[in-house]
Amino acid sequence: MTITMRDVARASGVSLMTVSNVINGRPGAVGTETRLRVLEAVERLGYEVNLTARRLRNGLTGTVGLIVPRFDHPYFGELAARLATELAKTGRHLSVEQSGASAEGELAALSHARIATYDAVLLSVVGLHYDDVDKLQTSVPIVLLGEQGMPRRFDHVQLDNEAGAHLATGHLIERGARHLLIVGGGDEGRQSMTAARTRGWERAQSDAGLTPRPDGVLELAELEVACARIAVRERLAQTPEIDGIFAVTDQVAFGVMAGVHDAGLRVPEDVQIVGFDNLALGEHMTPGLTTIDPSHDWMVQRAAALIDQRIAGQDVPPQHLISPSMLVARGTTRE
Amino acid sequence: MTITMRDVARASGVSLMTVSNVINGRPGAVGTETRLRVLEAVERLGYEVNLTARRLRNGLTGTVGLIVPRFDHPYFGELAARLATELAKTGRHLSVEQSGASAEGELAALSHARIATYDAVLLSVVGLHYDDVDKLQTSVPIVLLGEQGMPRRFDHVQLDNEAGAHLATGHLIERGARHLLIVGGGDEGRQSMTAARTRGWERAQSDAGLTPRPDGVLELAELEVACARIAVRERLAQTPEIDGIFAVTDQVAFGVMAGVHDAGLRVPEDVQIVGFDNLALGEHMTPGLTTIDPSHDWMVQRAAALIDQRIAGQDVPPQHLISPSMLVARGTTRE
DNA sequence: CGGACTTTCTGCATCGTTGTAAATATTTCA
DNA sequence: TGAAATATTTACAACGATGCAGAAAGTCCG
Repeated sequence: MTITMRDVARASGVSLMTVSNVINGRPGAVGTETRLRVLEAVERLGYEVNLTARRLRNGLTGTVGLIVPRFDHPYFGELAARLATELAKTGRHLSVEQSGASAEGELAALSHARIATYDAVLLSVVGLHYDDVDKLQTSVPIVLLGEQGMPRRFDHVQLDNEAGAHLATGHLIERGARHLLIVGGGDEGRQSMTAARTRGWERAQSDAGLTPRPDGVLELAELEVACARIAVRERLAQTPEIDGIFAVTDQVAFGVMAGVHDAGLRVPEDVQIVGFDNLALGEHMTPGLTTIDPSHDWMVQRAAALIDQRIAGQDVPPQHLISPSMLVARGTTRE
Repeated sequence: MTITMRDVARASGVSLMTVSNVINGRPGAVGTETRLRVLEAVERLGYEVNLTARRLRNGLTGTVGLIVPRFDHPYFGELAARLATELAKTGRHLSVEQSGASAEGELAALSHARIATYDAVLLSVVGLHYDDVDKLQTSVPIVLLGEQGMPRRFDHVQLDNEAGAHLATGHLIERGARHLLIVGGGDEGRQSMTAARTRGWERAQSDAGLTPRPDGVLELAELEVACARIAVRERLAQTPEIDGIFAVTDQVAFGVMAGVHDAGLRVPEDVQIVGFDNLALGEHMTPGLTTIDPSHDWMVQRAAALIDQRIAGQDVPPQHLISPSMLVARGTTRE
């Protein structure tokens, strides 16, 4: 049915291995005339190499896997797009899978079997548990992305959560906010992104001589727009003096903006808001979302470089890289 | 290095085939005692099946590919998430790839070689050209998704663009809009989603006894938030009498909302807006985005069912399914 | 003219898994 | 008890591509 190398070999009257040599452009292994004859047959029969067979034989397919918690968060979409572009520069291809939200096996995508399908795997660890990741034992290189504490034996590219949160909160204070909320904060698991950002939020207030409100941490069941919206609406009804909100992610910030509006308050006149991630859409909200930009391009470039190194087989100790972050001031905070 | 079936066989003192029989749970092919012995060895050695080898051997991996134009559009993220959930019901796994926006070969993801990696492929055809898709010649089942005219020999699940646009535009008129714009419209390629939605927009006006403005079609270089925002801002400066805008997608509608705001006008008092797609975020914009809901779940279920049929080898003529759409009225249109 | 090279090409074994058919062990029943 | 039937287990050959060692064929030089 499908055309194999054998068909091409037969059609051009050479051996299997010669076809392989032509296809892979091995230098000086096949005469010019033969090469042309083979290429003609390839063209004529419409032969294309079987990546599955190739991988079984020599272990590489040129495909890198990216495993994200869920497909439908803009953050991961943007991450995937950037990574795909960066990896394309070295001729690699990106394939994205989802780890969570699947019916039965939450971690099916993390199984050794699935990972072994790729030349390397980028694992977005948001929401994954340390132990789940620690179990991973594979010969395929794995690079971790994201803001959780994770086993040190993996390469890991992340950002400075505490510093970013400090920056965000400091900005709110500088622009006059005095009654601060962190939405999506909490401290379960000192290692979590949430806890680190909460620490930054607290420290920024101490540094400015403010005492964080005891009820300042608004925990969310999920870091989701709808959750955040409802929680903020209800909270503002109880404590209307709130005038500055740090949302732990932009996605949450979108919900916060809606919630503030629901409560009949204005942004930024009554309540100022800062998010975290610099999602593309934030710029086009009304008003534009002030946020923390975690140097996405930097992170993506580092991650891709690590991938290249590991695939090339370089045996250096695990790298742990931390990206610089900076503030992008827009309309949800005052001038 | 890696543990193979052979290792398990040796460790439990049985043949290779017996291990295979145990792993695949072939009924009545292996004695209880032996089964337990093998399973023990599997557990102890941490054996996991090599999907690459399995695929080479019997052609199936349980993985379905979804090819989207780009990763960073929320529409595709939501689509992927829904599909993943639906496919999980039959034990299949979804892997997402990007067709466009890659450096060299725009269509690398569409190559036979890559497609042959999956049990079946869902191809989101937005932005793809008829001819590119028509070239596809493969034994892997392909199901098309999306709103373009495409070769009839493929299964295709789409929605009624013209009817949806008619519904959206009719709603604007019913709520009092008289000077209508379609943002992202156009008529290049009668087959395109854009052209179909533009027809619906025109027809709804004729049906209501209105004459579409000759300058009513605002074409965009890309169906992007930023493009739409700038175009709308400039257009409203020229023709401030515009009081109703149909945005061809929600993504465009987000840009329209920002553009209207930039122009110093209010939504919905001065300008009413309707989008198309019912993206999750639309509900949480301020005001909430009125939009057309294309019955995503219906589409996803049909697509998954088609996949199942085709993988099972059912040889029925290509199916062409059209999803019903309905209006979701929210804050960007008046009461 | 013959050995030492080079160039070009080939056969074989292999990656890890599974279908087939046949071999061996076990049970059943006359 | 022995033949027939059933239950387990096995060897072998694929799937398609490629690394390796080496075979032909051609080239060079003393």
